[in-house]
Amino acid sequence: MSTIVEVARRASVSIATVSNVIRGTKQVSLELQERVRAAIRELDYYPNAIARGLKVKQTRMLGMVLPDITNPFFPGIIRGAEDTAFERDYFLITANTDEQIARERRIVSALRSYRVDGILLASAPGGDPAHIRSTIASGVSVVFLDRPVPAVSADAVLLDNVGGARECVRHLIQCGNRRIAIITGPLKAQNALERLQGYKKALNEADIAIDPALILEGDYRYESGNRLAKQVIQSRMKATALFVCNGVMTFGALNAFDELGVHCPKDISLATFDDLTLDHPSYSHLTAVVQPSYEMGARAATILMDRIEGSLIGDPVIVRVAPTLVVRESTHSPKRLLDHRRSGSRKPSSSR
Amino acid sequence: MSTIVEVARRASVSIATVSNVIRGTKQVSLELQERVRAAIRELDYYPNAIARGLKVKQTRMLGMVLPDITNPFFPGIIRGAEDTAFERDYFLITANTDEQIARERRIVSALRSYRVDGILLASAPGGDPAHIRSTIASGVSVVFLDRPVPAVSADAVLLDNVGGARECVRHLIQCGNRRIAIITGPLKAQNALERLQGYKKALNEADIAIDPALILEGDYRYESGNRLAKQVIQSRMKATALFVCNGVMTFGALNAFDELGVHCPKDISLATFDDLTLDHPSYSHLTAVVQPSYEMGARAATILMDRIEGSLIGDPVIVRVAPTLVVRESTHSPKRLLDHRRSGSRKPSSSR
DNA sequence: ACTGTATGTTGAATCGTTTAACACTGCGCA
DNA sequence: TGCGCAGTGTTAAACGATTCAACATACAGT
Repeated sequence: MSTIVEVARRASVSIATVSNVIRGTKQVSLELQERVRAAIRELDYYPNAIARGLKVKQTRMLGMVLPDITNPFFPGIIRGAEDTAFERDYFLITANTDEQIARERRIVSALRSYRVDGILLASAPGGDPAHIRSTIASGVSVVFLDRPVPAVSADAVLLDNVGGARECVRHLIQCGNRRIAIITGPLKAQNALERLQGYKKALNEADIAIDPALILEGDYRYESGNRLAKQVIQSRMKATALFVCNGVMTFGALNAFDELGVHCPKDISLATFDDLTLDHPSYSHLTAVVQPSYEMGARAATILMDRIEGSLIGDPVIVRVAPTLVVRESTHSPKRLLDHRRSGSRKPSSSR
Repeated sequence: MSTIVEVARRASVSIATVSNVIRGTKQVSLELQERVRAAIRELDYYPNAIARGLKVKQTRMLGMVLPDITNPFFPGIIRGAEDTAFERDYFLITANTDEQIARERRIVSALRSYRVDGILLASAPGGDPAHIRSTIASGVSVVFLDRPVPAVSADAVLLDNVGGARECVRHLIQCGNRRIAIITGPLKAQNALERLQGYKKALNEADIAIDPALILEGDYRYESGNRLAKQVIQSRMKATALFVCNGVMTFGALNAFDELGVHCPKDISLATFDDLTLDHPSYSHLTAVVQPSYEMGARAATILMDRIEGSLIGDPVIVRVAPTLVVRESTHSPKRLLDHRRSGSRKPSSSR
């Protein structure tokens, strides 16, 4: 692996000149430019970004810290961030926390050692955010992704959970449903709360009284979706529609229907807040609130890089990205169901 | 952001001593150790890994280059690699090529500038691999992931496509099928070829003649799966089973069945080489060859780090990881279907 | 008292860049 | 003739760590 010194020697110029032709920082005569380029080619020289980083105190590396890349919600986010970063010549170091605050701390420490220019962070909830505060205090920009961190002020790109849920429930109402059950996430989670809020808002706006019996608290996991969906059916609470607050629970609910011989949408309408099938919404027949994960990643990265480069200054920016409601067969009301076969073909929309 | 000099000053020791207590490279008296640690704490000091990297010529960063993290096959791989790397104190820089060789080249260049210690590479097929060769020649270890690169010799972790397809088709045969259609990938792709090979092998072993009419070449995309599945049904080639060589095409096939009113497995058995539903195999009722992506990533990372650290030397290692056949309802033969309802519940298996 | 050895600590060179400060060469012009 | 200036180049000092040779100290053995 050759160095700038060897290139300089081979081209018979000073290392400053080599640096200048590489970075275009100063005028260099065409002749020397040619000699330098030739030397670079012949030596297969790649400038040492590490040495450069040491000198100029920026690495053009961004940390991307999230719970679990295996959760289908995140790859889109990463892709959005990475593409945006790549365009501006930044790279991403990604790391998974598995929602463990201890691991998150270790990762953030490492990223600080690596002197990343900034960090995109979907933080594990509930822990002491001291590590985040000290990171910010040390001058490393941080943008929160998907999850705000209480009592820490920084830029953030979040989902409009209230709006998404509200729109979805409004759709259910428009389809003629008045008794709409909801399976929420764990209500100590911020976004679960917001989704429930959206549900209530939609009902209020339609002057439908809120029946607490229709509100079932799940935990975002399969089993709770399965169990609570059965409850919805068997307790005969006369719900004509069910709104499930994430994808995994929806799978549980679907299987519950299956086991009980309940058919959707014939017997009951179903809509889901979609965490899971995001990549292939088209393969599903479910009406869903889909999260614009690519866009979220892209926006967050843009904000972060703008902060780093100083083109964005001042108070923290909080962006709420709106999800889109994708209406599909699962919420066709029984009467409309008569011509249901005609819309049965489900081709994938082009996904970017 | 403080430096080792400031820490040394505050603890009234030399920078060498600070370095020694941080890295444990030399004995330091307990008293000085204490003073140094206190100073580190008070200054919120994080050793500069960039400066260190410059000096010791290793960064403990690994490049991870793959086509598209959004393809559900890859997150598992990344996770496997990252976890393994993290345990040994390495970090991953991930980047997507979108199968574009030009982008791959740009990424590899950047990684070389960053002086990553090694690269995990799922290379875009078909391009001139000169950039890979020169990378290896420069002393950066490369491990191929999922895809070998022709005419370049390096460690590789690949899937046993032949074995996977063979086992799956053998299963179909055991279920009583003798006319088994196959929708392959584009036969210029290595893995598509291998899967076809496995198909043929299984038929041969069962003394079933290979009928070219049953072999349909797709391109791994939705549309081809849809079109060719229709062909299988409509041309009345009397196939009793269909083996589709990746997940996306399988979705196409499923919708084709749907449109034509064909029921699986009552009318035809279906098995798939699973690229797509890997994350939630349990949500599907399809018999599938599932790829152990986590393991592939982990193995590849281990090999790479072993190479870097010199504990693995000698000729390239080629690991073929065996996929597992997961038998589900879609290949139950009609007679066995009679008691099908009993196995209808599909709960997710714990995914790691 | 002297030598030898073990233990602890430090000074200074080094890694590969960037960049400010300076040097040189011509040239136009008063 | 002498001056300023524009255009090109080079020198050398950082950047923040690691590491080795050298030094200091204490103590044991003779």
